[in-house]
Amino acid sequence: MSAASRPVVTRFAPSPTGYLHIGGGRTALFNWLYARGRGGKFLLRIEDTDRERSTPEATAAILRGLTWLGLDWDGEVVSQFDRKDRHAEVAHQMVARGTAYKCFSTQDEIAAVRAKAEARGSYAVFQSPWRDADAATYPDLPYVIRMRAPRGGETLIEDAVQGTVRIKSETLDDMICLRSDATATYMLAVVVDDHDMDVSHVIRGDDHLNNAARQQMIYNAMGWKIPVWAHIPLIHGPDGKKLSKRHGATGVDEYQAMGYPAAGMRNYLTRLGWAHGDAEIFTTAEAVAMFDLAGIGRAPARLDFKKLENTCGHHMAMADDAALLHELQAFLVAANRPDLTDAQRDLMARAMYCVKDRAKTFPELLEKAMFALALRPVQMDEASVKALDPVSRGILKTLTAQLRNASWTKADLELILTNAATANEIGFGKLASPLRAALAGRAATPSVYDMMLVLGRDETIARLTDAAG
RNA sequence: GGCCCGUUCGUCUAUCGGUUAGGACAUCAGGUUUUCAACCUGGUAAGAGGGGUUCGACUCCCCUACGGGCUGCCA
Repeated sequence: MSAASRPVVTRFAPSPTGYLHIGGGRTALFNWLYARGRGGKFLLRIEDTDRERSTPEATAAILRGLTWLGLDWDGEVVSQFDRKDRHAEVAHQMVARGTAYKCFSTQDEIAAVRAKAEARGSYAVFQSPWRDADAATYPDLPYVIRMRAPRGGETLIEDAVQGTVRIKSETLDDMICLRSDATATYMLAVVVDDHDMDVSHVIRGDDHLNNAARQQMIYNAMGWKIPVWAHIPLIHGPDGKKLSKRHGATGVDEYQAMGYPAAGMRNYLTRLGWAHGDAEIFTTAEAVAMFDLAGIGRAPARLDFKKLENTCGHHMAMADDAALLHELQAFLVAANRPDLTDAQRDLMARAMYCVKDRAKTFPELLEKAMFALALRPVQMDEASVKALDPVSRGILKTLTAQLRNASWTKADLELILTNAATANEIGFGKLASPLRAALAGRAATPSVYDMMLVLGRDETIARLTDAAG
């Protein structure tokens, strides 16, 4: 059975040293899409072997980020640190097999060799004097376990994204697998864990492409099946440089706080560096069905906020009203903003139909809904009052008077309000600007027709009256 | 320094030797519209540079330039 025909198991393996980076989020998304589209499993492993930098808070932040993105994982979250005994066991098995050896060189000795090489302008890899030493000569000192890397030939990486990559063996050093404190290095730990977790496809950033050659040495040393490699390009900032803090938001939590809907975020991230013909806007179910490794590009992609917004706008409009309201409230919590009152939530639910297709983010959704959420009496500052030119003011008064005095039914009003010609006759055409100023500051308002539907006749009249002053 | 990866409109990309090089975002110009938004129509806009291979290269090979990565008892 070839590696490719094994049951699909993917994993996301972040180190808990901060928050969930947007690039990590995309890597997780690709792994998730691939597994979910093939009835496979998507596992989560926290690479917390670096005790200095790993924190439980960071792990929690990562889980939160994944959850927000809607990426659910199978089984328990694996802690790499908890598996340290197993890592050490494998290291010693390799020594027993002769594919690894104990090295007693101290860090100072290694640094000295490197310094000397650098002085000569050379960067030769460190070659341990213990590689071929007789075990009888071993001193009673701390040691590390190093890989016995092949000294000739080349290692082939068959990568689903990058193609076949050939790496000459002499550029691979006898990397350390087990540190002198008996803990595993990253190289050993990933391989042991991926093997033990039956990971069939390793989809990760292409900063690991070279590492794959080193890791393959371990698979071979243990006689383990090599997974399908898929090294995806990293995400870059708008200027083409590696995405970093100076580009603005790098954590997925920041995107949530900015109010991008998760579905839009997922869609955008899926399309960033991956394509399936001309497919642009799709649901998560569609993405799961379409996603494949072959569609992943080989060049790093730049983050484009305009397209992100556009994509989010589509998803906002597509969303179910109730679900959107629910997500809006989650956003308010995430952004540390006050929650809606019961009355506002009710108003929001009713206004959703006409505001959701005008907004790209949750703050914008709120802004578009100001006509419904604003408290009465509508507050008008001096500037807004001045902004009301005499003509608009007159129209507003006439309009409210008509609404108040007429014995029209709701249906009559709707008919009038939706008829552009009629609306013009009674001055609706000129209302937008003053309404906007009065009801929602700088934000746009919906039509008076929408106000009628959402607020009802009496409330609409009341608000217009407020605005008329 | 060594090794590895990459390079199509401003951006994300399609193309898998033969296309007027297509789509989306952005942008520009019209249109529709009672405002914002949305929507409709149309336009501008691309194969980094140089060598090969081939009847024919964006597509295959080499070189250069540029960008990125690895080269740790970090992950």
